[in-house]
Amino acid sequence: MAEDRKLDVLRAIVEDYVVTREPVGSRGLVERHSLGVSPATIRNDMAVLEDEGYIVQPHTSAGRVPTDKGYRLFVDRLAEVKPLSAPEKRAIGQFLDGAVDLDDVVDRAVRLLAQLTQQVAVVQYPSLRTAALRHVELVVVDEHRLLVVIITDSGRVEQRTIAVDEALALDVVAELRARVNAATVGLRLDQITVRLAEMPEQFRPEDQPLVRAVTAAVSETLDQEGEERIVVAGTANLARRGADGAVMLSPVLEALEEQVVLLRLLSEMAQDTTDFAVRIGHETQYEPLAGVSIVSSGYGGQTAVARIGALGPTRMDYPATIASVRAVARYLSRILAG
Amino acid sequence: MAEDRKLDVLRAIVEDYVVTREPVGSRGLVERHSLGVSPATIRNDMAVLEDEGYIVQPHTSAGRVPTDKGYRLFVDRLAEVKPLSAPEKRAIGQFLDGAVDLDDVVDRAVRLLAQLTQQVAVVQYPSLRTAALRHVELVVVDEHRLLVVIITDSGRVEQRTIAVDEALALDVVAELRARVNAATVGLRLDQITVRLAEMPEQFRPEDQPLVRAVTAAVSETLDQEGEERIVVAGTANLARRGADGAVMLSPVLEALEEQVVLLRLLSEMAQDTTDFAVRIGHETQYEPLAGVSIVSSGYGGQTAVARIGALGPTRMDYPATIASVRAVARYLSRILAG
DNA sequence: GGTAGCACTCGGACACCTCGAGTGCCAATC
DNA sequence: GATTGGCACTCGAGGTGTCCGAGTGCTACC
Repeated sequence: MAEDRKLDVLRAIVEDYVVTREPVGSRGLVERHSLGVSPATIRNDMAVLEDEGYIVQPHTSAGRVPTDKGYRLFVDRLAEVKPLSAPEKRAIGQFLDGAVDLDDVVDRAVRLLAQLTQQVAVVQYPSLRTAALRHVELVVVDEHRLLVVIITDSGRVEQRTIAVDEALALDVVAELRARVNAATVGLRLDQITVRLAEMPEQFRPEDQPLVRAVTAAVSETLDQEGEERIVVAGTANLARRGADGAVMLSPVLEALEEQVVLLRLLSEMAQDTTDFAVRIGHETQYEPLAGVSIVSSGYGGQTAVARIGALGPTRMDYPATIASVRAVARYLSRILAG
Repeated sequence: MAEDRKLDVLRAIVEDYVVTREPVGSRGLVERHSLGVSPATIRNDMAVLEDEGYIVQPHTSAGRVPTDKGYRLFVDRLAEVKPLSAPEKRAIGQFLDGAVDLDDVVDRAVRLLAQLTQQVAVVQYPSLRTAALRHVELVVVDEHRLLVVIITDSGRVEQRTIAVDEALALDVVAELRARVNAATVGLRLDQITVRLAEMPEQFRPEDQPLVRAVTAAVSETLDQEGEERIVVAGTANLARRGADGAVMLSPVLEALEEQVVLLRLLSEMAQDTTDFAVRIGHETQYEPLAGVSIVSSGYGGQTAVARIGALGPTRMDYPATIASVRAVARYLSRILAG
């Protein structure tokens, strides 16, 4: 048995099934692909592939459908990434260049990816943990409220209002602002909490409650926002795929709102050393996502501070999706660096 | 013919249909409601209601189903708003009180409403137009980039990075910061653009490009962000409603991503003078939303700067939905005022 | 190892039937 | 005049039987 041909057959099955969404049989296969052998031979190969767990029959005497394992082999060894066309690349660049700030870039990127792949796009915000602090601003809102604004060198801005019992003294606030900035600017965010903890002692006892409130607010904000956030676009694409609705979409929609699940998944995928990662069906380790696959890629510099990805039915066009995800991630990195 | 009874019949039909999701017939109606007449009488009444366009038969010899017009009459004249239970009210208060800033309040409110109503919740961000400016902060990011942070008295913070050709001089930036704040703080945002336009002349010619860039950025940000934004939660609830899927949900999901449509709709609903507004099916004037209704209520002070609402199939439980929407809107107003 | 032929299986489509829910109408009754 | 009971009629849902085609697995053969 020609081992090579067996893989060719698997590739042909995946490619056909992705297009037709119907179980593919031996005759159709030889008609649409130049495999150079007869249907009967294909049938033997398919029997072997089924024994090995790469394909299954939905029912006796139907065609074959790839399993998660089959898709996995396909993306690992059989798929060739289709490069995007020049116009596509140009469109990506132009669309992302129009952005005005970090939020806008991320927002545009995720919409763009949803559009390109016709699937659900997800993007994880750049992590605060690895960013450095650029500036902390304290703004007196009224006598008893102080607004803390935290600006990182990745261009991200976080805010938090704190309430204090004592009336705010402008000179104390000014001193506090100066000291907080002196003590923390330029440090990585995860180093800052320690510095802030020592700060109250440097102030007069009567001002310490305020100082503690502010440093606590900064620390908490960093801790809390350090836990990443996700933005999703293109959920309508999930439902669009005709009435076939093979994928139960209510659980998937719930998973998309449950950011925790996706965050875990994306951070797991960050372990992969290659420049993109794929999780297929049950590989997500999360039952409601059994019917979907996720392709993601890191972006944001050498250390890849966050990920962007596309999510769709396991029967997706992997080569095209991978190409789009990688392309958008690269443009994103370039823009954030520039 | 007793006019009152006819309305009772309509109310009974709506109530039953909302629960069973099946066309309701004359016999079941008299069984489940104490109408005091026989099915034959009900049939006569139903024939009249059908002539008048309040109900229809999906096909001959099936029960009746309310039309949009029928639901409209129901909410206008027949529905009594069910007050929420005390524990429900308490839960709302507790959940919203935990919020740390404006974003967080809005985010929690919309999730809460989705949870309460088991429908899709939408919330419109408080408008910048009617807010007053609290503070503008300029932060030098590096030699050629300046970050502009705009803080309103509603607690909202907007940011924007601008790039300049000339290297930034710290003293010029400081002066600019002082002047911009002096000229604009306390004004309503829509009055600010005029003031900013006069500003460049007050600086030395060589600094004017920078000044212009900054004032332009502020103006643009206000203009752009003045166009409201919408946050959605609970999309999974759309799909959850069993496999009946009477509502085509792909178009609805698209409409939810097309914020423009919802923004228009919400601002139209703001015209209503009552403290909540309802749009039923085709009343939305937007074909893809033909199968859904929206209940919304203003929040954020006497002038009701924005709206929050719930969206679900036209066959929704209007009294319960209205109660939840109003309750959440009220708590939201209270918290934003406090 | 590859191929051809053949019997077998199964799901989908179609036609047909029955059953029950619900209506509309009419004559009888309050 | 409003209400009611009775009755014929309609229609969809669901079950059954049949047919057809697609696809397989097996075996004998090259």
